[in-house]
Amino acid sequence: MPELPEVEVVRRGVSDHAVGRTVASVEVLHPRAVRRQAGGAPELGARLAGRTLVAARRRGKFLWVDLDDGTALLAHLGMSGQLLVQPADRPDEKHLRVRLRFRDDGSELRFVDQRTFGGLTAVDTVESDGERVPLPVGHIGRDPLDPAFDLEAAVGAYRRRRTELKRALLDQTLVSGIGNIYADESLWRARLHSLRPTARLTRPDVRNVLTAAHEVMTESLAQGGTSFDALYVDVHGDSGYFARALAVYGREDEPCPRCGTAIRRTAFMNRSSFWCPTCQKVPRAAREQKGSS
DNA sequence: CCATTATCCTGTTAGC
DNA sequence: TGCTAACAGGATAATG
Repeated sequence: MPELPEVEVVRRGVSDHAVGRTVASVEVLHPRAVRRQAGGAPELGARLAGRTLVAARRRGKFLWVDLDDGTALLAHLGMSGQLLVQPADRPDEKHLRVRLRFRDDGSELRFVDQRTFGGLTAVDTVESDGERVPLPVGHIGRDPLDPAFDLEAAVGAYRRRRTELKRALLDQTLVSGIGNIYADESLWRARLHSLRPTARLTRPDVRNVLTAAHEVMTESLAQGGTSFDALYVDVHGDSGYFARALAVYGREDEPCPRCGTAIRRTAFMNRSSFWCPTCQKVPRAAREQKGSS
């Protein structure tokens, strides 16, 4: 699925091939792909027609294009979304949801999404942390790759929370861009267990896990750039580059790259956590809970 | 207000 | 072989 590095690759593709062009028309092939748009597909089309794309931007996994009237076209790829720049005569993809045609009559911008967890919305912008961003992005924290990311502020926010560390890592309002895969990889690198209470972590602990998140995303981005064409993001390319880079995610029963102990998999919030039982000690409270239930 | 859970979706895979 | 069930998971509305 698209993680932050893929979204960044897509952003660059949109920047290179769609920015500067003016929208002629919008065709919605699946209503669910128009996300939380008052007025639905007709409103999306009305807001985009005649607008020129000014800049492609990103915060966490949210991707948007600034428009020439101060509004924005917001996109989220969800689980399976793709934004493709395609020749107009290329046959429609099986899961094509939205098509943008441009006045220059060249290539089209296509939103393709198998599971329709993602979508597009035309929205107003709002001031957030000294920057104008789409309204739905206003409450989202900066991601670790953002030049304006404030590590010490994030450390403080984590320690003020009353929750478990992995829940905090997945909370996009604190720090954005970290999904299930990066959370597990970051926890393993920092040698911290997902169930550690955030309020009892030391500042260095939180610094370490967030620094690890920055590292693993930077490394993935470097590899993502080699595996994905800016024009065509192939879903089958996902396993290709992630499989080698990941230490614990999806590696149940395989040896920990650091100590050789078999990686474990446990249920977590309707999904999975992968971790090393030697490197990442289970906190006492969680251990007792497990024993008593 | 804050933290947690249910919900959306469909192609692939595992199991019987 | 064919069917069913589990699984993948980000964001948010709803609930506690």
